[in-house]
Amino acid sequence: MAARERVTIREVAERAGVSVATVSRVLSGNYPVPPATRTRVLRAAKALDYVANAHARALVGGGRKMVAVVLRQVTSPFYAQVAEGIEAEAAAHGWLCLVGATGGDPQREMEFVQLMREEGARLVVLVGGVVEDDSYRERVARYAQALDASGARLVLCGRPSPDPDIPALVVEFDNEAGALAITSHLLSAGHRRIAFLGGLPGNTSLDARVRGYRAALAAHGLPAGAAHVVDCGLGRAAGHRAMTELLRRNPDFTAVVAGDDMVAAGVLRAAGEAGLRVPHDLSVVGYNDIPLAEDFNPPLTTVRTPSEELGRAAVRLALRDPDRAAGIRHLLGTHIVVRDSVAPPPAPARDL
Amino acid sequence: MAARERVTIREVAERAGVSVATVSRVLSGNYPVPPATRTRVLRAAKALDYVANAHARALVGGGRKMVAVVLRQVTSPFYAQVAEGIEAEAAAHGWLCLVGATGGDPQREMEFVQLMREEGARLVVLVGGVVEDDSYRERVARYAQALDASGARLVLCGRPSPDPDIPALVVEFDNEAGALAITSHLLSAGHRRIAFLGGLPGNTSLDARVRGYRAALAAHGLPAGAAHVVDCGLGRAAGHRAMTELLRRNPDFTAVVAGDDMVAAGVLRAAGEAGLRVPHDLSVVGYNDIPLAEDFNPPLTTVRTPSEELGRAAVRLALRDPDRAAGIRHLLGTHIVVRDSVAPPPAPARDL
DNA sequence: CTGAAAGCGCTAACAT
DNA sequence: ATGTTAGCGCTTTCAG
Repeated sequence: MAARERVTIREVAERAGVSVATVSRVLSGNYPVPPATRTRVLRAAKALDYVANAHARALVGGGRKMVAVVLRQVTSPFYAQVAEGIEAEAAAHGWLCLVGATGGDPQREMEFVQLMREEGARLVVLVGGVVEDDSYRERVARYAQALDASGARLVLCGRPSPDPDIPALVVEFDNEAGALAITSHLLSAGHRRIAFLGGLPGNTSLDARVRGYRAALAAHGLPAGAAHVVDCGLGRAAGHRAMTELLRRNPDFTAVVAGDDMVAAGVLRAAGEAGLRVPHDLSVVGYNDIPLAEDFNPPLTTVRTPSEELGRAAVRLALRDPDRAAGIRHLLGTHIVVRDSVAPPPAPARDL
Repeated sequence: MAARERVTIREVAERAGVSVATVSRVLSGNYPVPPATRTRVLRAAKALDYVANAHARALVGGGRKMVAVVLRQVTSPFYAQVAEGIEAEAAAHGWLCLVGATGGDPQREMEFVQLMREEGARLVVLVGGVVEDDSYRERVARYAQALDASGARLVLCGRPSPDPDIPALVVEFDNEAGALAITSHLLSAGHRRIAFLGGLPGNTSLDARVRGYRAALAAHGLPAGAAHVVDCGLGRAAGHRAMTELLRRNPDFTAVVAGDDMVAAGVLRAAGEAGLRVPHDLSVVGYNDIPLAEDFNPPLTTVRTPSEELGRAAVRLALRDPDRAAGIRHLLGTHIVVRDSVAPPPAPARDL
């Protein structure tokens, strides 16, 4: 039908035969009102199907409890889990949660943050690793400062702060340790020719994983030249393409560390297409332990990152003590989960 | 540090040496202002890092362009894809998108819809199938009527309207046709003893799939008794449990139709644990074609439901002609995608 | 115990 | 071309 006007507090007041002040008082419930009037007001409100105007409320009340989540895309299982954690924790505290997807475009990210400032979000959570260039550093510094100026908090979730002095809360995984552990797992199985697929130079999460990978190699006494990093970026398609390519020009690897589980999915597929059996002919490990990782063929050995907890921790810490949350850095541990995608290399390692 | 006050339009006006009206005019850009003043105002706004207060704007401007999405959980690949479609289409129209997860709890759903009314969402999209009981019917009728009363639209995305007269736009898949097609695919391969895992009596989407499954059986001349539906609900764990159980007490099925791909994942796993090779010993099909379905072991033959398009269509149709959108029903087609999880049954079907 | 009235920050007439 | 002003719907002193 035609957009009838919304019922206002005044109409409720009229119907109940009281003033708007009284209605406001019973609805807010923060002021003693005699049961008789109370009931009358409540009945009138229900009869009219009155809903308060959140904007008017926010205007006078100084903003409302809202956390804004900014991520690359909702369909990535990892991001979705983080978002779910944020949402759950926010809901548990009675906060509203606004989710925005940027598709990885800094421009859209900026617009969204701006929008959130307009909306009066009191918590803005930026999720996921990013390419940390000068533009990024400047952007985040500006967000943090702007948000801070209006009493809001910036939370960096799974990405580092470009500068420890910036008023932002950082909640991260120890990516370097995770990659080190999973690479060591491969080394312990006897592998020596191990490739890393899914680098993305400048991306903080991936750079850390590459560092962990190199560190593991070094710790096992391998020369720096033993490392082979393919910077194909993330995603199933990228992993598939890169693996196909790698197999064509450099087939003598016995194991690959994928930048994340989606890359691993692509790698597994490419290996299968090339007639390689995993783990018999080739070992593959992933990163993140997404819900379907155990349904891969074969079930994937990977690094479990408590993604939902990452989200929960982000808002829990930010809400716990808003004023002290600025500048602190919280690191979440990870551990590897062993399934069936790793076996000793086909030929015994020569240097054992 | 301490929550300084937000910069208001008045401060910008003062700094620029003009009135608030002038500032409002240049910022809204809907009124001619001489370049000189314009520049002065813009400069002042930038210097002060001014951001408009969306609440004040909404209050006077009569709400803002916002679509609210209500779904069970973000981590379900199917829901995530629908949400992504909604988000993308909304963004393309310059609308904001608020996502809320209910965890399947009608109570939370109701609260969220209420919240969205307060926030002034002009479009509320309810995503995903539901158990359609009396309580549901009444709830939806109330949502639709309440939303309609305040000039907002209700969109049912992937769930039916309990009553065609309700002012809601419905965008759905033809679940019956999809299930019929995939079951027929199994029948054509020679299967006769086919189980359906993942029924959820009352759930509209699943009920439709079960109907399609039965219809296919009937169309191939099988008696009604040939149907075997296990009402285990959705999810990987449910599928795994139900399949394990089925295998134990009734192992003579040669194929299973899973309620969705996640159930199929569980079925595949249970089959593997029981030493069955898919598709050699058992054929399995899924529903939805989630992104990782082709990475299952083996790659899953399933029904492709254009989930993202479902979301896009929902907001596109609702936005196209808001007043005519009420009461219309839009059906999206599906098609099966053949991969490697189906083969002829191990022993030749006796009745061929 | 309850009502009147003063804004919250902004836009849109209406003046000048 | 720009300023003045009256609200938008609500909460919250401040009176009565």
